[in-house]
Amino acid sequence: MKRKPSTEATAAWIRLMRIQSRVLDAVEQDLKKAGFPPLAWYDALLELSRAPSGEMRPVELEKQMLIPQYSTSRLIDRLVDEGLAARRECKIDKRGQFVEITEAGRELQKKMWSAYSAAIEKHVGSKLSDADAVRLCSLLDRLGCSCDEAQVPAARDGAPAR
Amino acid sequence: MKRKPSTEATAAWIRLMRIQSRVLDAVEQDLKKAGFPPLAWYDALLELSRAPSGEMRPVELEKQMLIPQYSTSRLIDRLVDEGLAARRECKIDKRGQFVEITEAGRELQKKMWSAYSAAIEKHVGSKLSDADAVRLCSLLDRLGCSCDEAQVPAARDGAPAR
DNA sequence: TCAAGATTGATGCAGCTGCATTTATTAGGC
DNA sequence: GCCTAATAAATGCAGCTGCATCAATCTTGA
Repeated sequence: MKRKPSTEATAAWIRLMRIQSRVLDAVEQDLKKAGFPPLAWYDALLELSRAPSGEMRPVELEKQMLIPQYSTSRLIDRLVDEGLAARRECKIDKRGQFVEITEAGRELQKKMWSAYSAAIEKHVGSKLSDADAVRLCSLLDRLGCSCDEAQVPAARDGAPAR
Repeated sequence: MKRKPSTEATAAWIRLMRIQSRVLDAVEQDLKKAGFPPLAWYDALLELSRAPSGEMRPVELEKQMLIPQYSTSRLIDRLVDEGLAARRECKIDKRGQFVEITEAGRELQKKMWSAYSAAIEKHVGSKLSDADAVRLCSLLDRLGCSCDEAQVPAARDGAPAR
């Protein structure tokens, strides 16, 4: 047997997979129970609401959210279907478009943040001191792909996931 | 604004979501490139191979892997389709059945462990000292649902994920 | 100017997940 | 024994993901 990773590293891997999925599930469940759409929607609305003009190119959104192109395309479809965003023509590049958040979108983002932040507090904040949270961050950061440096932005009034 | 979770807790939440998904992606990609099926298959094969008689009830598997019933049912379908496992009648309870790992299943599990362990080492082990891995474990463990105590088993010659 | 290549976004298809329901069987209470 | 509850497993449906590909447009370099 090869025995490449230490048992410590393997244990850390298992924990990382399990705990993340538990915590994510718990948070998503809380949101769902409160009648809200999935977290991905929140992330998109947050990005859009942060854009100075309230609109972005799908390509931008894709880079911010670190999700593939087709995924962005369909997420926008759903947001548009629900009246949370609107597609606008892009006059300078006819291949492209702009996506603009609507008033309803802004409102939903704010409402979701109440439930979302409560869930973060319940499932993470309340279980860890601030100092431990910082320690956890720095340990996790070391696992980040050294190659890919799309750095984690500081959380302002809303927090993106993934 | 409510400002319930501290910025530290929020940052930890974001890291946990992002880093886990990066690391999982990286490991899954390595396996896929080596021509192997998804990690869930490995987990199931590992559980089955650990069963003393090489067979388990689907319900058992479900509890071990912490995945829902229907998910187990379909995973077994796929394993059976590929000749990695076989369904056996359960004589003492005609509602149920046994699932038995085949020789091919055992071989695949072993081969996958080579690639899988190498991936863990590459994406986790090499980035963290053993001491830090232990620290990471204990911080993550604190986030585990206090309610649900299906404890993480010690990693033996193979490591389960999720 | 125009052809080759890159970029933007959409979409058909397959696989997986969750939810709800269905079927078959067993266990318990009376 | 018999009727109701609980349990084991499968499945139809909808939604989401990844992959590959497509169509439209833009950029470039000869």
